[in-house]
Amino acid sequence: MTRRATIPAQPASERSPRARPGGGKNSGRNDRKNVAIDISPLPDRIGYMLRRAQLAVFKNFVRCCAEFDIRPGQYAVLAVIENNPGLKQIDVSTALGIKRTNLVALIDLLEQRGFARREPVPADRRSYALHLTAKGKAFMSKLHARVDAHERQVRTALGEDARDQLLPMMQRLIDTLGPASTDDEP
Amino acid sequence: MTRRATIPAQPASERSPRARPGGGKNSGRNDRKNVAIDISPLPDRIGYMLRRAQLAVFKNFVRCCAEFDIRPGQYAVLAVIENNPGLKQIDVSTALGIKRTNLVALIDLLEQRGFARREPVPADRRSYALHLTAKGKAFMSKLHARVDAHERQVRTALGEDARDQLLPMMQRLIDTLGPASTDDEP
DNA sequence: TATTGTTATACTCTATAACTATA
DNA sequence: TATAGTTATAGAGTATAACAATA
Repeated sequence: MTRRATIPAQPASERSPRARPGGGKNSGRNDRKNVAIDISPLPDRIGYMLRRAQLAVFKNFVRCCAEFDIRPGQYAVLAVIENNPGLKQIDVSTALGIKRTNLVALIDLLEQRGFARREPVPADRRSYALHLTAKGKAFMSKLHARVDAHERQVRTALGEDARDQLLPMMQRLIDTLGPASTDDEP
Repeated sequence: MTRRATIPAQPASERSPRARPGGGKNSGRNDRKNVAIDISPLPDRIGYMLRRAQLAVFKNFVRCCAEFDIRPGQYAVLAVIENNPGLKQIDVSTALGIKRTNLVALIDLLEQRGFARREPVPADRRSYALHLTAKGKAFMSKLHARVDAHERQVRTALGEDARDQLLPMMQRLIDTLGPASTDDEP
């Protein structure tokens, strides 16, 4: 089955018009414009569709939070610090699957913007205790509302019944295929 | 509800031991090691879980196709050329949501590896007709088998009933939230 | 004037190696 | 010896602006 009708993940503007059988030898002539491209196996690949969907959702996130100038990853780090005041960078690293080496600049940024701070830990002078500043807490309380709005848009797009099924499915993929490499094991 | 038991997307090694209520003031002391981190809202965010799952699936793809030294994006481009011999770069661009400007180096690479070639189009001397070489076709026939194996692993991880539901859900997200910006519209 | 491919550039995310200071 | 944070660096992926050749 060569897949044309079922229509793949490409701009709606490209898909709307009509599909055109690309069977044997439609090679050379694309003059009439708006040719339907056959991306056959891709719309049946979990990874491909997952990727396209994730990009669409992230784009929606950034658009919704534009006035806060925040990226999904930054929001995740802030949320983890908010829920676990005093935790170490390595904890954030393992919790979110971000390498500790890549977390440094991220925390730097949040510190520069005045949202988080690194506090010395007397018991272990190698590490820092991460906390939100008052400004950071205020920022998050406003941001959460926006992210919730974004989330509602996504869930609306998904449809009622699908919502409760998607998250467990994702969790199964993560658990089974091996979670993100936090650090260690090359 | 603060979410602890439901257990989020983090390395299984971190999750297995036991969850620890992080309610009021568990701030300073993380000495006992292996502390459960509360990433509260994140496992309920579609975008976050989508991202973690997509990374896991892509990682599995790369692992499965290690001997071919191929990335998901490269495979996608090769597949589109294979199914639409003679198409232009701009067609690949719109079909896969890759900016035409970023596609250049990608095609360059596939050409350097001898898998694809750019043929001049007499009718439109601005564009090239993309084709797989004989080597590229042979490569793809072997690669498809490997990607199919990867796909089976992913679908096994997902579980029987979930498989048929996931793809339509992804398609709905892509369609509704706006597809990937191919080019144009800033 | 618009389209196709291209270059240059930049920013984000991810990845590895190696260093430091502590433990 | 191992751990926490850091630096430097490199590679993908994505983004914009501007240009040449052609339509």
